[in-house]
Amino acid sequence: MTLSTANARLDRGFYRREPIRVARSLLGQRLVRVEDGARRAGIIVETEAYLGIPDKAAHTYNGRRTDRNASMWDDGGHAYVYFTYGMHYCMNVVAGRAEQPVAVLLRALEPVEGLVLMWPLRARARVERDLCSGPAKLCQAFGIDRALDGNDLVGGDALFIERVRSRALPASRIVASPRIGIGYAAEWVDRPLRFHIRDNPHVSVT
DNA sequence: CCCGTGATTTAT
DNA sequence: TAAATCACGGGG
Repeated sequence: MTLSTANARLDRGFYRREPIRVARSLLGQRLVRVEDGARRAGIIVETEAYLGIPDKAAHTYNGRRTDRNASMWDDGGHAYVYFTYGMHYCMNVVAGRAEQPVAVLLRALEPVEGLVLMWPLRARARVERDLCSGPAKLCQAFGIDRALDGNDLVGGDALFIERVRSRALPASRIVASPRIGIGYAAEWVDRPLRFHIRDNPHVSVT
């Protein structure tokens, strides 16, 4: 028997679009990590779009291409995981097509499965809200590091995104605002490229 | 407010 | 080769 599309993953076509559309459409979908046969999952509640070569806040600004950001040049639907501040990982979903280095940073999740596996990885967390309310927090909680950089979210088994809703949330439920932590990006600082679900308590900053 | 921490990037 | 930077988190 077929349970229709209940646990269907987002397909390649979902990711091969403009990063702003991908960023908005990811809100409400479910990020899943499978490790040793166990699932951890969270609903995506906050994202940021990075527009690539012209975007002064993007790691690929001006066509920069290095070992670190190589996966951002991959086809849509891959993971770009980078290391920063000497201790933190952050995860992006690559958008667009190969050689088009645009991506969406996952900034916050509402954890919904496998929380028992997250608590020990988030030693300072006291309430559920502390588990995944930031880009490096969610990587800690989900055990995401450079080993998952370049992972194919469409065909891979360790990290992928399940379709919860077939349409993007209505605009009235999405708040757009400037991106966080990119004060160096000149005229790009104020562009409203951060998106979050209105009134969701798991968002990183309000 | 400040700091940890180290890879990456930029300046000399 | 050296210095500055950093899509952050935690503590005061």
